[in-house]
Amino acid sequence: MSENVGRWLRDEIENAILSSEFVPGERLDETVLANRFGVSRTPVREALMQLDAIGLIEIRPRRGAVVIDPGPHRIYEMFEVMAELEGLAGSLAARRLDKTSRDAITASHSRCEQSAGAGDSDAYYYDNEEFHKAIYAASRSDFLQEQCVQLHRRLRPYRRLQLRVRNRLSTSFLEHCAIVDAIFAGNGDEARRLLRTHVGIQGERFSDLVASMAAR
Amino acid sequence: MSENVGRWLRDEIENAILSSEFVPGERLDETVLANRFGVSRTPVREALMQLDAIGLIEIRPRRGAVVIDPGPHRIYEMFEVMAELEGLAGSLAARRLDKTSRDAITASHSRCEQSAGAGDSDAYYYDNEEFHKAIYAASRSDFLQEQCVQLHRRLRPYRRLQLRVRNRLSTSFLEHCAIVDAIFAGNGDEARRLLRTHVGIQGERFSDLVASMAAR
DNA sequence: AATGCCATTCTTGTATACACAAACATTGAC
DNA sequence: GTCAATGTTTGTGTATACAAGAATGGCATT
Repeated sequence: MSENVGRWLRDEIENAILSSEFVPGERLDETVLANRFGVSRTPVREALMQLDAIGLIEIRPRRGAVVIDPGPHRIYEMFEVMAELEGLAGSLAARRLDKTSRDAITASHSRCEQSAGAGDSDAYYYDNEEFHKAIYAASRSDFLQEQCVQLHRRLRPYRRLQLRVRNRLSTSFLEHCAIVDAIFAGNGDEARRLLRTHVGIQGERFSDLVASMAAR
Repeated sequence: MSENVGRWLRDEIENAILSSEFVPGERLDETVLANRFGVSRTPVREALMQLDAIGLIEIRPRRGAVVIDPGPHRIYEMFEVMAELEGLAGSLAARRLDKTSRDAITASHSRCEQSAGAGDSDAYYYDNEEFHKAIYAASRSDFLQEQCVQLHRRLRPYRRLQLRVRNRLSTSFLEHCAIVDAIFAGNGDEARRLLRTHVGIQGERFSDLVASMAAR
């Protein structure tokens, strides 16, 4: 538990939303949450305000707080921005690569290879996250890294859905290989291009996403 | 005044920070702010929590809230990300341009021409903002637009400093012309490239920034 | 004279209480 | 029978009070 009840609650509720325990559109009642976490209403309100400021929930006066439902179109837009930011991270990483970052990328990349080879989509989901985070870190831009991590978190539930799609595991890993090659070769433009298409959701992948969202 | 005191205060304090009334490093005392705005401490805390969640201030447990001092390096990183996002907005705008957006861009562009011609850097500062917002809107991506506006707001004070630099007004306007041409020609890649260099701060412009920050 | 410890004060953090607004239901009138 | 108005209940919004922790200053001791 964090040093501060409000902040702890914020993280707790944020995780509950990102892990789909609280689904989009769901009403978040202050007293219910207060009872559930064994605190008074005040820190709950503080946490909700912060989540509202971040954009995860919406507090409408006298209507209560509800989890924001982004909808397929907005999800697409978010992936579009994510692709752009990851592309930038990749191109910076290619230029600024040092040994530490290189080792981190190599390590997470080979973990991806293992879980992809085993067809373990849950393990790959986790290793993939580490791989991308290693690239953010390699960009050597703290701000960019923070932005990427934040967006990555918000897109997490949908990314998980995507991995369920047939053959996506091996395709994803092959793309990783090319990305690693480009970064290690110092080819920033190529790394950017590859990451943009790797992260973005074009054509059929968008309909896969919509379909899996609807199936939920 | 907004429908909600906490939210109103958040905007109020945010503006005070972005207009450099509260400078980086400054301590924000809850009771002082409460007295100043004629409200109790509770809504002030709510506002501060939200600003903390956004990343404008930092609340350290039992140490109070201070305005975050980004420092030159982080400012540079923020401009770097901004350049990337604006590039994306420009490339999408070039692809998706419709009459409404085209008119909005043309209108704000000619206002820039007037204020640049008159050498009125304060007017240009405002018109320039509208010009860039018109491009965000033309991207037809709500999420991208929101991200751009938010970052634009946070970088506002530094952008203002930059415009003071000699000849920057006319240079900036010439760049705008090329950007408009590329977007209207439907040349997304060119619009992206031009916006990236227009917004980013390379070489001497970075030292200009650092110098003007130090002079403050 | 310097350093360490204790106490006091200030500030944040949490909870409770009170007030206001909105929505829904019930009753009365047309 | 239907519509409107009023009252009650529920839930949000704000403020105040109380508690806990951290920092600073002073005093005492070495």
